[in-house]
Amino acid sequence: MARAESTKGQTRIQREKTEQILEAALEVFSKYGFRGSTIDQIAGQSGLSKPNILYYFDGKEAIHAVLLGRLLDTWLEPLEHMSDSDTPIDEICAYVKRKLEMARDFPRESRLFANEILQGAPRILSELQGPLKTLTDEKTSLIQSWVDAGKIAPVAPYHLLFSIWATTQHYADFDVQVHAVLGDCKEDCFETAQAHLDHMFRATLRPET
Amino acid sequence: MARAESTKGQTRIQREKTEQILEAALEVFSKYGFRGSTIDQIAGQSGLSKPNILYYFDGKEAIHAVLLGRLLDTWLEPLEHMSDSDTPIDEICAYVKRKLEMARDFPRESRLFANEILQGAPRILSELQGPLKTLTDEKTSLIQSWVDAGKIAPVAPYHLLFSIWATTQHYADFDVQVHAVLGDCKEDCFETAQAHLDHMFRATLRPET
DNA sequence: GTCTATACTGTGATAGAC
DNA sequence: GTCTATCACAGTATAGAC
Repeated sequence: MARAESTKGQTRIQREKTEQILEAALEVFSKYGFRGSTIDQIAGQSGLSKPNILYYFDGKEAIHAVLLGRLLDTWLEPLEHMSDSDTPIDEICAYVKRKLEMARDFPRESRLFANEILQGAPRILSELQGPLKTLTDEKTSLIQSWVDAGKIAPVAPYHLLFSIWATTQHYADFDVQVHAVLGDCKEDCFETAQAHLDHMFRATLRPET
Repeated sequence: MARAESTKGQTRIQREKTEQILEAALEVFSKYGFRGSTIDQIAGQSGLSKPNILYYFDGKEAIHAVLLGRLLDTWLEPLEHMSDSDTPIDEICAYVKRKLEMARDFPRESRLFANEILQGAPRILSELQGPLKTLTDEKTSLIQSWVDAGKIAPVAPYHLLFSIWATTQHYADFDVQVHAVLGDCKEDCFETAQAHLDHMFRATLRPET
C-alpha cells in the first residue's frame, strides 16, 4: 500500500491519479465545504471509483489536508513579493492587482480558504498563527516604515492588509452575489474592479500635502 | 400538529421555544454551514430534545429557511437608509459605520449569509436577484447622481458597494484570521477598523480639486 | 493496482408511550 | 406537548476477489 504520503517513489500513473483526485476534490470542497462534500461526489467528478480514491488517500480528511497545505504557499506568495521600494504606492497597488488576478484565476482556491476560515479554521489555525502571522508582521512593519517616512498616508497597516484581502477575495468568494447584482458582465467585471481598487487604494495611501 | 408556520395563533410557550430553537440554530448554522450542522447540535445548544425540535419545525431545511428569511431584511436595512444628502461623503461613511457595527454586533448573521453565498446561494439566489438587485440598482443610481454632480470622485458605484460590503463583513466572516494575525486586541480592533475604513472611503470619494 | 460487495457509523426523521 | 426508542438512509471506510 503506497498511500501517497511522500511525493517520492511514485510511479507516473500514481502521480497522475493523485492529481486527478486533488483537482476533483478542489472542485467539490470549494463548492460545498468540507462536511458538505462526499467522497461520492469527488469520485463522480474525477471519474474514479470511491474505493480507488481511498486507495490513494487515507480518507477524506487527508485529501482536504493536502489541498489546504498547498493552498497556503500559493496564497502567501504575492504578499512575500511586496518589498521595499521608492514608490511604495505602486508597490502596494501591484500587490492588489496580483491578488485580484488570483481571485479571478483561482476562485476555487479562494473559496476553499474562505470556507475553512468561516468555520473557525479548525484545520489551519496553527498555520494562521504561524507562517501567516509571521509574514504579515513583517510586511506591516514595512508599511509602517513607509508611513513613518511620510511616503504614504498614515494608515493602520494591519487593517490596510485586511481591506486588500477582503476587497479582492470578495470577487471570488461572493461571486454569486456579485453576478446577481451586476446582471452578467464577464471579464468586464474584473477590469472595472481592477480600476476601482487601484483608484481606491491610491487615494487611501496618497500622503496629505 | 401546529408546525409553527404562521406567526399567528401561537401560544406564548410556542413562540418562546421557537425563538429558542432559532437562536440555537443560528449559533450552529453560522459556525458549521448548513450541511455541516446537525439537529443534534441544535438540540444540545438549545437544551431541547431532537424530536421536540422536529415537532416545532418541519425539518432542518425549514429552520434554516426561517433564519435566512429574517436575515435579508436586517441585512438590507442599513442600505435602505442611505438617501440623498448635501454631504454624500458623510452619508456613505455613515453607511460604512453602520455596516461595521452590524459586523461587530451580529457576526453570526454575517457568517450565516457568507456560508450561503459561498456555496452558491442555493436557497436565496432568487432573493439576491430580486430584492437585493432592486435595492442596489436604486442606490447605485443615487451614487452615480452624486458623481455626475461632481459631489464625489468618479467611482464605479457597484464596485464601491462591493468594497464596503467586503471590508466591513470581513471582520465578522474572517474573524478567526483577523485575530490570529492581530494577536488579541478586543474592541480596540473595531475602533481602529472604524477609523481606517472612514479614512479609506473618504479618500476614495473626495473629488479631485 | 483496481474493482465489487459489504460492514459500520452518524444523521434525519417517525412511532408510540407518557 | 414532550420524551424514549427506533427506523431508514447516506456516507466513510474496509475486506477480499480479480
